[in-house]
Amino acid sequence: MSKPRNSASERNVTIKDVAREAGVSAMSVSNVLNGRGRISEATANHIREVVQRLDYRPSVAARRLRLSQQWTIGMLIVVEDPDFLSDPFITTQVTGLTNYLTANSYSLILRGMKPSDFRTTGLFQDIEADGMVAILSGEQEQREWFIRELSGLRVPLVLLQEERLPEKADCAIVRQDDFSGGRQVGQHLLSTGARTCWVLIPQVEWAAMRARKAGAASAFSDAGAPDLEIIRCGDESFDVTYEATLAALRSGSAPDAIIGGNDQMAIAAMKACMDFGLAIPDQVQITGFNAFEIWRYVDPVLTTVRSAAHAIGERAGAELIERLQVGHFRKREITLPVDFQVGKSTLPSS
Amino acid sequence: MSKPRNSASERNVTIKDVAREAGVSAMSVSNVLNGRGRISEATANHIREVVQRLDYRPSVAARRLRLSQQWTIGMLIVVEDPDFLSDPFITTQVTGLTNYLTANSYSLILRGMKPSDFRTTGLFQDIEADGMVAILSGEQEQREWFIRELSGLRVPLVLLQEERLPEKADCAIVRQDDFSGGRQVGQHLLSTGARTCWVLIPQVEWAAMRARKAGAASAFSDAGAPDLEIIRCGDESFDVTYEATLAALRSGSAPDAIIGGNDQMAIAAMKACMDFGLAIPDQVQITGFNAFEIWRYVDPVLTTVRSAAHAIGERAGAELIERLQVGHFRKREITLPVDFQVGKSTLPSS
DNA sequence: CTGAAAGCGCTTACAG
DNA sequence: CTGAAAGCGCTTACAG
Repeated sequence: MSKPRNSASERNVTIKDVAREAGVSAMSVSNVLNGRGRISEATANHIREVVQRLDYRPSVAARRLRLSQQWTIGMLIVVEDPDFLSDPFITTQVTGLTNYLTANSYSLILRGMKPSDFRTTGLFQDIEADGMVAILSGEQEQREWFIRELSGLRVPLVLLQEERLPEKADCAIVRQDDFSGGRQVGQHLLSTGARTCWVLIPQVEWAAMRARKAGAASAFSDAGAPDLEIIRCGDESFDVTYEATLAALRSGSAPDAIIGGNDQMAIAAMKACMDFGLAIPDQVQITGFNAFEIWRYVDPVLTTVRSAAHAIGERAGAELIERLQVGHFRKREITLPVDFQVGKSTLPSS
Repeated sequence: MSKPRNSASERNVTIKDVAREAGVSAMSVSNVLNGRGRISEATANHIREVVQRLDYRPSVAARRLRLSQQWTIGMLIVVEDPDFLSDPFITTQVTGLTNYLTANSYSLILRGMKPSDFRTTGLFQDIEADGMVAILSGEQEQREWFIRELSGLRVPLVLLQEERLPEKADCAIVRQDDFSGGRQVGQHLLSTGARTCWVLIPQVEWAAMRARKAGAASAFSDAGAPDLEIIRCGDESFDVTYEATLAALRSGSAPDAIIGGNDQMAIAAMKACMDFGLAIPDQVQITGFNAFEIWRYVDPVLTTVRSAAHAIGERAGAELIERLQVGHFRKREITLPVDFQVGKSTLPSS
């Protein structure tokens, strides 16, 4: 037999060592540790004492193999930026999920990839999680590839902020009501007297961005106001958005309002307007989306929509664990509410 | 025997199934999959074909148990905020680590805790990682408790941004040169003519904050300038820092410059100054620390220090994996350089 | 209340 | 070049 290439120099103490030392069988130790089976209080105490004395730590690997359960959820984040946790919307979802899982004795395995990594074969060969949660982005084709690969793992899958439920049966979506958020933004701007309005959207559309835009557009359309004008930004980074806004300002007349696809884009646009000599909110009103810390680092404080990111992560964890216990997803599409917040970057409602 | 309570309805296909189907033994399959042993090309191809056809996925749990290696690194983040990924300095370190691990076929298990969770027993009972990386915060006593608990896992440990190497032998530190960064900030401010200067530091000091302050102080002391005045902020949040700065401005005369413990604190201070009617940088100069995205959302753009957060995470992963291979840490303390960046929130050097 | 046996799915020597 | 055996460290029935 092989010598285990364990990192520790001494062999680890196993359940058998404890059993031998305590003068009982291994399963008595197991029973005591897991609170299963009937064990006399005296024996149990003795075993516990030996466990402490030997500083016995159960091997999760063995337990997992035996029970064919991993108590582990995998989280995949697919974004273009190699610094895949730079967006607070994403990190907040991750935190929500991790906190929920930890509280329920599950571990989280974290992994980041780029949309352009799609078609890289054998990316998810091994099964090491009982379920997966994924935040996808990129083109439809790429997202579908990732969903197919994830399905190949044959574990339940929860998609975050995804628009359409895929064919795959063992899958659920948790998202927030971006449409309603966008609609409230639109209604608010209309109430301040705004008529002409730009929407800043990154080139590669997220479903969320599309929903926000659609919500705002529906408000404008209902009010008989002019159509929203879409300003495409190469991506959602500060620099790119700033330049796109400036270019748009130079090539035409400034709108009454600019709706940023998220806070970051709104802030870039705000800076572009200011640098162009326009006063916020008197000449141009600006709104963001998400309401993370940065939204108030700017002056004037941004009118924005408080997102449900933490709740999305928590809920994904809850649904996944329930699915693992019950055998099927109770609900396959879950939409969480958002909360519109008025700041100083828009005029008061008249 | 027990029926495995596998989530999938059908039993998973194992290496034995592949072997049977291919008419070979299990170890031939294993050899082909792991590129070990001598196998005729014909047999190998046949086996690969069967693997594909049956869509065989190796069980990591079995592999881990057999090899007593997990190919997994645990990452523990101890911060007061339950949203433990809200600080970009932390997320960037996490991304750096994750990216490095993924590229080297390791998984990352992520977990967040509060410093006040210390003394909660049995927090790290199980061993599920080959090594640990930790970002600690809180009082010395609490940090020591966490280090002790982590040591109990008997796996190598890398501490990020920690000041002092603990007793524990199998442990290394990766940090950045905050002292030098602080010193450069101090020298720059002196070169602009600043004399009186505040430093904003949160109540619970991080080692990094202390080092930054010490660096700046050394520059001032070398130049024979007045001592830096410490402004204690309850924590490093925007609101608290804003209020602390405002209170300090109200109760005395404004300084020539304010050194923020990080960008966020600097921005809060900047806003407090502006709201107090002070012009930046003409009346008060302001500097931050870290140079993450937010640093340029503000107007004027912040003078700050570009931190090595991503490199810290990567390096932690590299040192840990090497430690796992070699059997000991090659270097127990690693300090990465930082990069001073002049913005518009300070005056030009004279 | 307690224990001997079997087996989760792999891989490492060791024989052929 | 290929295979039968042993064992990683647990836990679940099943007997006593």
